Amino acid sequence: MRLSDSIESFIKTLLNEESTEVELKRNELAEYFGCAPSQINYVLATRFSPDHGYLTESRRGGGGYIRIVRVVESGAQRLMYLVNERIGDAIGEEECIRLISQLKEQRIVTADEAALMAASVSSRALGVPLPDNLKNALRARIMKSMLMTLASQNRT
Amino acid sequence: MRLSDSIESFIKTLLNEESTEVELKRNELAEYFGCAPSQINYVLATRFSPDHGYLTESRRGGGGYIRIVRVVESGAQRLMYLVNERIGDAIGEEECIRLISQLKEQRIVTADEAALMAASVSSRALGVPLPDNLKNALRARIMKSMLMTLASQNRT
DNA sequence: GGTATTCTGACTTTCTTTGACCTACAGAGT
DNA sequence: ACTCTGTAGGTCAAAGAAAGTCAGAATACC
Repeated sequence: MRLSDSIESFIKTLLNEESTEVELKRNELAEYFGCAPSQINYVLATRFSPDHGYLTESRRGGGGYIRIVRVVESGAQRLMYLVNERIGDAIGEEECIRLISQLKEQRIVTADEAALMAASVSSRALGVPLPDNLKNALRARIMKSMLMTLASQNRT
Repeated sequence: MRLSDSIESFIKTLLNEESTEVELKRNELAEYFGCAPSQINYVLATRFSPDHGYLTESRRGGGGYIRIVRVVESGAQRLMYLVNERIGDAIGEEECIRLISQLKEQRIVTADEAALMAASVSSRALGVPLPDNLKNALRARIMKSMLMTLASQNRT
């Protein structure tokens, strides 16, 4: 198990119990996990980004803290945000996969649906001889088409 | 006995015992067999490809892994038939839609999933400037990729 | 001997972890 | 008010960890 994963699930436990918001001390947390404090920032950046549905704020100096807030947003809102702002004219496979697994984590799509979506934008699926930029443009269109379809079904 | 064959049967043993899924470390496996790590990729490519009925995913970096999933034939015969016989190298949008709605009628996929699939092969999704024959080739690949994924989740 | 398959090694890409240095805030002392 | 100092979080680059790619060497199979 990766350190980052442990820290991630630790924080998520806190968020489940104490509801949508936690406040913590970077140094204490780092000490607890026996790692460099900047490791915490890495976890925040890679697992608690806005894409993942979280906002963070912090304060330095004496009595400093880090606050993590889980954003509550309707599924449809999230989907339309992805369509209109997040995904542009082109997107790579890895990023697609990340967005899809975030949707799964946020329970906007089921695991099965996520797998389907991932399958349709995989390099395996798009493995025809085409330049990368065209593949990425195609991916963007396929993603948006699927996301809009999801949004039109009533998802909370 | 060739090395690749040994590695292949080793992995298949794991898949038999631990059911349909194994996770392994490329470097460890290579060490165990005393070969170059890239040999593992060769085995995966030649013996555990989608054509052979397997799906693989992996992650790089610290704590990386390779996961191999055996697609179970039982609940998935219909799907594998579509993958192997029915859909060729190319398929049009209308025919895709027809297949998808059949799957829905047969309750192999839910309505939501069907909509998702249809969205991914729609002309809206594939609306980049490409010759029709290429679009149809793409459709075939996307469909197969999704169908295999469905087959890998054991559905009744 | 020629072709197809297998195997390796050098190089690349991705993800994680750490450490050195930077910046912001609070409170004490002047 | 103003500065000084300690506390605490931020940044970034570099090192480390692990998998991917691909060309070419080695081997196996007619």
